[in-house]
Amino acid sequence: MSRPTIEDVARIAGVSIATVSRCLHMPDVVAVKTRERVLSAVRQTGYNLNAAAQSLRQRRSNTVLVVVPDIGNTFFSEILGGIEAEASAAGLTMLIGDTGRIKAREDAYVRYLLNGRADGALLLADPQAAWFDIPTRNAVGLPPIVTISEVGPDSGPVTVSINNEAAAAAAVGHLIAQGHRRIAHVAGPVSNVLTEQRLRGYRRALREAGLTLDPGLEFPGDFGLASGRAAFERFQALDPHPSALFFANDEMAMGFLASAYAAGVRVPRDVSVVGFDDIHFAQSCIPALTTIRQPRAEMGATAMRLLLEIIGGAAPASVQLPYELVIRDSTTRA
Amino acid sequence: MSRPTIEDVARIAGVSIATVSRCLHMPDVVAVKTRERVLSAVRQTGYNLNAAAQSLRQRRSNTVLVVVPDIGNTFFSEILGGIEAEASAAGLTMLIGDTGRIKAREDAYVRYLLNGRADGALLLADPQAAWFDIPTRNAVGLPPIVTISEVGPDSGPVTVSINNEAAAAAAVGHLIAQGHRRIAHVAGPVSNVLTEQRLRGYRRALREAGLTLDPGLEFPGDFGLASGRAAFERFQALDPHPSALFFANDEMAMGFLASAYAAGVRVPRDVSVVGFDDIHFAQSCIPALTTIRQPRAEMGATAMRLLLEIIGGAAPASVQLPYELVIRDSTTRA
DNA sequence: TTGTATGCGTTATCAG
DNA sequence: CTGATAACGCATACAA
Repeated sequence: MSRPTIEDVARIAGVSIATVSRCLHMPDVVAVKTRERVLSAVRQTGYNLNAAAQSLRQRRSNTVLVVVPDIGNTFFSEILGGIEAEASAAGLTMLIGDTGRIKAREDAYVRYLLNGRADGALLLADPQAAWFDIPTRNAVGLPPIVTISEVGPDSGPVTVSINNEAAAAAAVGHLIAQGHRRIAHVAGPVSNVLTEQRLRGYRRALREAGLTLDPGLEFPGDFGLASGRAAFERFQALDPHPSALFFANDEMAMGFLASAYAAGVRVPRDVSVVGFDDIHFAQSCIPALTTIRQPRAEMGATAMRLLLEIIGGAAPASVQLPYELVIRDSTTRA
Repeated sequence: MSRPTIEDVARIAGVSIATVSRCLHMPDVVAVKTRERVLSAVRQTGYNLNAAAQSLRQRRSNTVLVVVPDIGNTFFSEILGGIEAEASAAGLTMLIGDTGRIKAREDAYVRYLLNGRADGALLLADPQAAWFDIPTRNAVGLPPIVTISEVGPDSGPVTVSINNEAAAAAAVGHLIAQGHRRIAHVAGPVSNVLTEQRLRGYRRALREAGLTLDPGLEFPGDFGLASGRAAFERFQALDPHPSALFFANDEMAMGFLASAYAAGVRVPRDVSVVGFDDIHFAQSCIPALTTIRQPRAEMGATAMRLLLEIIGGAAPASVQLPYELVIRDSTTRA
């Protein structure tokens, strides 16, 4: 025995397959008695629509593919929530693909989309060229793509993001306003577009305050806890210490906090710390972390709406949403 | 213009569609010159396989559906990593569905599976009845399911987990060994199977040590940061205070640590804390958290392997993997 | 080595 | 209101 098909149902109900299909999709168009017979046959057989056949026929999958670079990064979950809300409202199923920032895996999802298994894709990472490759996308009618959050010059025509440079400048501006003059920056991974944007904001804020840029105060990082810990070592090695650090994300700031605490360096008494992203745990850091909040749920929802518009034939413009400086306990006057 | 089909390629290459198909799937069976012509036509047209047509024909989707209850919970990411490794090795694409523990969303993924869009499913949460419903699954040949981590009596025939009760007992046993006699437990959400299992382990450890069970030391919780903070309030209200707390997960423990720190209660000087899960941030808590580590990547990999076995026609048994008590700085002698 | 022809399970068109 | 039937795009058994 294999899966029951629409034909099995039709036979048992004593109707044509067309009627069965109608019962499932336009129930009010079929006679009540017929409908009852059909639905009963459906239950009896345990019938389920074959999605492959349906998409083949309808030329769409009612699925949206969401590609994340690292599912372990809690930053993404709220974005996914925003996407889900809009997607399910539109009758689409949201499926998440995790690339782990590995090229082969990203390629697999590119293929997934190209094969028509999704009607469109939302990318939560700076996309590789493959997503927009001329050779693969020269055929028209390919599924549309919207890029969220990690938006750079190669992110395609439609994007949703915040102004990372301005946000970083605001974060550093806050430190400057608190009286800090010697402010370090812990950057993200070199290849990431956000790294560059946030670094630019850091530099701009210093420049605008008339402070000199010191390359020795720009620490490398990779968005991971460990690089926050490493930043603490560099911090300690500097003489005089910076009085504040601006981290390109919260996780690194948390690593720094842990190392600082262990070493008896108190935040914000001895040094002020600002993160970026306002991840879930930022509020429960010790001390609670001052950071930049991105409207993540709204970013996801907006991107999903844009995607639906494109699918519907429109050509919407990219969107930039407002960020917010969230001041907590990790910063104070120098 | 719409997507090119195999027929377009065939026409341009001057061969039949069968040959095109063979070029794509069994390249060595077709003449070199022919193959070159075909592949060139593929490039020229930007042709991509239509997955719907392919799965309709082959009666499988080469996709595995992974259902998580809450993508924001970092606990799951490592499991996903383990799954991905095995899945891609087997030529399957892993797709993640996030239910947010919302019934309607879970149902959507049940349907997804039933519709044949995935060849099998891995559930990272105690599954609702719908996954194993007799009416929907009485038809044979439906895609198999393996449940991971949150395993209870209704988790289906094949599961991968640790012995949560024993692990909880080990965690509490550690506290007892350190000399603690007044140990509180902060439980998970009431409906969760893990809550019950870990609570049982807590009670068993106390009983076996000859300590009396005090219902007043069993605090409610929901796995969230906030309930960890609430636990701190209860802790403070108790006289005498417990000298240690065992939390049903790390996130609640982190909430407690934050509140305790803010209130000037020092861990482990004033109170010892044990979590459960060893999430990413557990190592960077202040202080670093003693907890139970589950072999998450291996759990994922094992589950994926079991699923493949079932798909291959085997009937493997459930697996229980070893856990590990990770002792860090949040516990010390009473 | 290549081509022909059939069917996978639906939906939608068109008659009745 | 219902039924017959033609695609949808591909893989494969069978012929050549």
